[in-house]
Amino acid sequence: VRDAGGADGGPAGRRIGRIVEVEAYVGTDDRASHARFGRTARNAVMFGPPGRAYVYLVYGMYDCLNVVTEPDGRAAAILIRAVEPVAGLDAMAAARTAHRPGRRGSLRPEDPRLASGPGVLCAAFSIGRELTGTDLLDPEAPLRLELPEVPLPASQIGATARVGIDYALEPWRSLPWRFVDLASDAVSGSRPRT
DNA sequence: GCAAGGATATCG
DNA sequence: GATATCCTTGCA
Repeated sequence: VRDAGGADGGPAGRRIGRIVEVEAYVGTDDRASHARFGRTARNAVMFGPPGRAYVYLVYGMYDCLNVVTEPDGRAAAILIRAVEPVAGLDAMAAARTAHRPGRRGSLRPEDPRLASGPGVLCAAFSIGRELTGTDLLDPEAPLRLELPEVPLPASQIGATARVGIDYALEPWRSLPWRFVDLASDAVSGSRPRT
């Protein structure tokens, strides 16, 4: 859930999405995780208490949202890779259009892939690095997590290797730590075959 | 298939 | 201080 902030909060209106794709990054041993170098200025929040946001910049132009998971002192986070738009679709489309200055192309609010991908998801929800450290469980926070009324059945969840970590060593490179909602059209890239 | 783009970690 | 690399995307 993203409530538009103040002056720079982006488009007006509350934006809501259902998380349909995530990846786990656990511990300093995980050779694909930002925590593999130990605690640094960038990843410090990963070592703190759970439930906080960790937002970082990749490829010089896209922010990615993570949720810190393990208890204070252990470095871990869940990368949110895709959400299914639920509410505030117009604001999402507007935010995405505004986020890519040089480019053009139609972004229809009814596009199911409006927030499919870790980078475009942050663009659609106006999530930037300034939100790092936000307590996502605080009902007053501008960005927050809420539990679904009905949990996803385990049979509807697929697992694959994580994306974009070819640089990592085995076994981490192949660990099936990417989880997707097999029934959702909003999953980024290709869905695992079932 | 590949360029755009800037911060980050590492090395000199 | 310099440089290789990066948890991506959208267009050629």
